[in-house]
Amino acid sequence: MDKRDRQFHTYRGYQKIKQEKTRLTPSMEDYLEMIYRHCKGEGHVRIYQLSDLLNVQAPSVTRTVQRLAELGLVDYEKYGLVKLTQEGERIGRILLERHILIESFLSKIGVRDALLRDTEMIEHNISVEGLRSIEFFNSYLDDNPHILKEFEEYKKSRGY
Amino acid sequence: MDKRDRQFHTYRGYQKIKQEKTRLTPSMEDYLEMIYRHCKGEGHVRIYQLSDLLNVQAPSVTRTVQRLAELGLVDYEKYGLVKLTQEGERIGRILLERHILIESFLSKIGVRDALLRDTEMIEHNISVEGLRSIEFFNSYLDDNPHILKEFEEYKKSRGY
DNA sequence: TTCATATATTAGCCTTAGGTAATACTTTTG
DNA sequence: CAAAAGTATTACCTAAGGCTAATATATGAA
Repeated sequence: MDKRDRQFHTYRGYQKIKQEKTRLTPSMEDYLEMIYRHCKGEGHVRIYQLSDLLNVQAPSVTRTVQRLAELGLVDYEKYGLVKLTQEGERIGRILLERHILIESFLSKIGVRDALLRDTEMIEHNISVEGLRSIEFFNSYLDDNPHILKEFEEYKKSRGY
Repeated sequence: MDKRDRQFHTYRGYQKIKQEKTRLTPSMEDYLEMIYRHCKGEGHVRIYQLSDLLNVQAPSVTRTVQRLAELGLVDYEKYGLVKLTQEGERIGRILLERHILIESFLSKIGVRDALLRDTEMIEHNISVEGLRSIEFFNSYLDDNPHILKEFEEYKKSRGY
């Protein structure tokens, strides 16, 4: 393996590189995506709701929301309502779209029980290129439905 | 979203759940996979080599190797050579196979520049079900090469 | 309006996994 | 065989992101 062009990094290493560029950790992406989901309907969300939706304790939410506020992605004042800024809304929408895209792809190739979990796991880490490939492949599959039909047959024939 | 059956967890949350079951963190998986890769040829590997291959500093390697030794996955004594135990070899092989499987899949659907990075990112987190789906889809694509050929046409026709 | 309940914050702990600087072994070499 | 070079360890720092317990604020009902 040529070190120069096949630079390996640990999982953690890639995360750090990514953070330097985006300023959003995977965890923050989770929070922001969930805030976006909820705010689309209600316009705002409370700490305890996020705590519930994300399955974390309230203090973790408070801290992360405060950080998102520092980054200008949400408006939040102590004991108040969490609302998205324009920028937060923009990014939140992208995050949700990414989630849906990956989920849809995994679903197409047959992931069922672990769908949410696997989507969640992949979405924060995939590159723009990877996402684009999946997107393309997705629409290819949509435009050629016989492929997935035949895939189903194929699976059955192998005793899945 | 019904809370009971669509339990959302943050990215971090899933990692924690996973760790409880497997006792191997993503980082440890990286180390073990790399140790396996290297030991397949040489039979052993040194701390400084891992440090180099994984792009982390030596002290991080020492610590993680010591943990892997505690878990019975490698044989290691201070200042010595890192070698795989039988169990470590077994798991290392699985990890490398998983890596290759995902890499192969991403490559098929067109990921190029980010191939190593995206593979690395996905492999530690995907479920057994997700992996199985990808595996199936992979062999389906292998058995039906016209699909990917047409996919290439499709991409071209869309100005990729 | 006061008190109970609901909601949120603060303080502080834990673990992982990176990092550096200083130190300790090991091996090679003159 | 002693010193230099190579390799590894220890001690300690940092940050993220979980957690709990204690405290603070807000709100609704008697």
